[in-house]
Amino acid sequence: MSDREQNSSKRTTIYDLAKLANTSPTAVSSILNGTWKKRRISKRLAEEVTRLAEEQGYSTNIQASLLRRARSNIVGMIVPKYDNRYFGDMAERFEAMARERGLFPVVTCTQRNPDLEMEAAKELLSFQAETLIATGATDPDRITALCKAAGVTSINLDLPGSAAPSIISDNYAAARALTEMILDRCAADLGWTGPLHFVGGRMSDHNTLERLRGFRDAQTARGITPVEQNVLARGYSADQSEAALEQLRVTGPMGLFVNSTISLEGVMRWITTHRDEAEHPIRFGTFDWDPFGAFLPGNVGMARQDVGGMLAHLFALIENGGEVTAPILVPCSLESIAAAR
Amino acid sequence: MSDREQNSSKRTTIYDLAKLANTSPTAVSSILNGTWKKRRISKRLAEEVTRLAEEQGYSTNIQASLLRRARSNIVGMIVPKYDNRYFGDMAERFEAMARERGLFPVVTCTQRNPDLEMEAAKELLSFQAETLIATGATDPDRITALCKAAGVTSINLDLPGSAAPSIISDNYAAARALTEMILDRCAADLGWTGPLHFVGGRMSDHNTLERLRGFRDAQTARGITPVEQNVLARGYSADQSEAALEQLRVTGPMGLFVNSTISLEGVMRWITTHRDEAEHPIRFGTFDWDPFGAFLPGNVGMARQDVGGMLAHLFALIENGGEVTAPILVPCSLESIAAAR
DNA sequence: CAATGTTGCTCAACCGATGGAGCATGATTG
DNA sequence: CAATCATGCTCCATCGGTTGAGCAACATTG
Repeated sequence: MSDREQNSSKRTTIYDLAKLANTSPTAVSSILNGTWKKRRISKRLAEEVTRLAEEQGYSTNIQASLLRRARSNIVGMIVPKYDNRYFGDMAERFEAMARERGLFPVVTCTQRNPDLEMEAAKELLSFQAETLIATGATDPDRITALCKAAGVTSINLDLPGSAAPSIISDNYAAARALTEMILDRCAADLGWTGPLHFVGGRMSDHNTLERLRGFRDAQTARGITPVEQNVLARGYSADQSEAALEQLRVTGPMGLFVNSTISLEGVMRWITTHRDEAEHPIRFGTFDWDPFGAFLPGNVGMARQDVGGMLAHLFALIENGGEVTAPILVPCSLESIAAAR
Repeated sequence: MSDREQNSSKRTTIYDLAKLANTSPTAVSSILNGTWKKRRISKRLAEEVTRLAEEQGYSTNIQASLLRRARSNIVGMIVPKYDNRYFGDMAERFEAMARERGLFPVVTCTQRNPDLEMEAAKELLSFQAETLIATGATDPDRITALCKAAGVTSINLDLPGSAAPSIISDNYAAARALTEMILDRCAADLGWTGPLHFVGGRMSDHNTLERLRGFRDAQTARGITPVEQNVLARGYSADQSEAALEQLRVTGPMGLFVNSTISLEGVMRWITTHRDEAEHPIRFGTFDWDPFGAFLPGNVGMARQDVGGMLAHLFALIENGGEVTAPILVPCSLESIAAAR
């Protein structure tokens, strides 16, 4: 008795179905993958096989199928984290949009860990991904090199690289607008004119640098001289932002540019434990959006990155290809938060 | 000239490497997959081939590899959403823990859409997943049936099913404790004793029912008679919670059990637009945790589900197998939020 | 120095699905 | 009624790795 005949733990294959339907594996295959009309298989047989497949709980062995097929339609994406709305939306909507287009999304999370980033990229290449999206990658160019060697297209998202097309937020413009908003509200609510503080992010990170540029230019444009010591960019984690703020001794009013919702967690912890609003009032704005941001006392606005817009550009690139040029800049929207009553 | 010789877009295979190293594909394969010592391949050749593979940017074709191998080591997981910390952490830590164990995580997001749920499950079966984790699934038993037919183990997470082992939070106990906390704070802060309101979730959902049971019992135990009209469980979305609250005409103090951070978004919108804290003060507690929850005025506590604990149980089940018994209940932690100053 | 063991490989079958080529059978046409 | 066509299939090679079996060449042992 062959292995195939015992209906044990082994998964059903087209050979099993062929035997059951008294036909050939080829017929079964073409029926189940939709090419049966082209192959002039009768409707009768097609229905019979479909019924049997259902009944037996058959599912195609993608491994076998992809091995044989020319195209995999797999688009891989690496994402640093799922702990904020920005990357969460990115992953979720990427999956949805890929499916809509008949592509096969495979997303994996790399924990902001450069080694894991590379490993995950290799993994996705092993899966025969045809395109690899590196989202917020620490070293996008290394990933691009990997992909190039395998003949795979890669695209950078959120953080730019020099070796593949990049789609990023217009960090400068949004940071400048957000800074203006913070200044306005400091003036209106507190009668205070800066200079502001900046917290969160990394100086090695393109986005942080661009946001800082906007942060500085907005102040300079109003005749305020930005203070270098006011920039606390020692990482994205909440703990580091909190620690950096704790070392400050700011008395009097304060205006703060918070560079990410992750840093905002640290900011909020610091505010609630170390500041007395009546004595040392604070106003801040956040680069990035969170649904609870609007309800945090002191938050005057959020720069919301346009995930949908970025993904639209992304899929245009996937479908039509694209040159390695300057990064595509996607504008952010600025959400203003009314003063608390 | 064969296709294999032209170094064009085609990916490098073990056959290419074998030709370059003047050896056999078998040797190359065993060197690259680590079985070369067992196969008594010389260190010299192993190093040479490894070097070549690196140089050529070789990556294993997982499809081919898995097709032949007996085991895939793939563990699939479906997750409804990435728009809250609970599921985000779940996905992220699942990936990390799976990797630690030499397994291959593939996570996909189903948008709380029952059809997509089934499709995604089929997809993961096609990928030869050996285990499928259905997280927060609408119809876990249908997924289990699918898996059974394919001879694949399935495990329910977050929401229980009757056909596969389930790991869920101890919703009853946590809801009861949270309700007590809300009652305590209503009494302490407002000098008011209930009965409380409940918002968010679905009456068809096991977790909501268990939480409601805890909600009711906690009140009854204090001699408060729960009011059925106070239960507003018409879905998990923020909009629906907001709309349900808008239809209320509650004057005077109010105590609210918020069933999920998603519903909390709606609650916060309603509070900020429709309530005047001085006139109609409100205290609420949230089932589920969000980093910004602690800073929302009126929030007295959060029941935080123990993602790490649930996943520990999950991997124990994956590794040792498990019977279909009553769901494993994982206790939640209760985070108390001090009164605003 | 024949028997046995060790080292370092190669060969060929196989995993499951796919697609081009091909082959009966019956219907249609000149 | 032979030639042609349409219908409804089947056969077989193939994708790229993996694995058990096997085979030279050399070393060791009784």
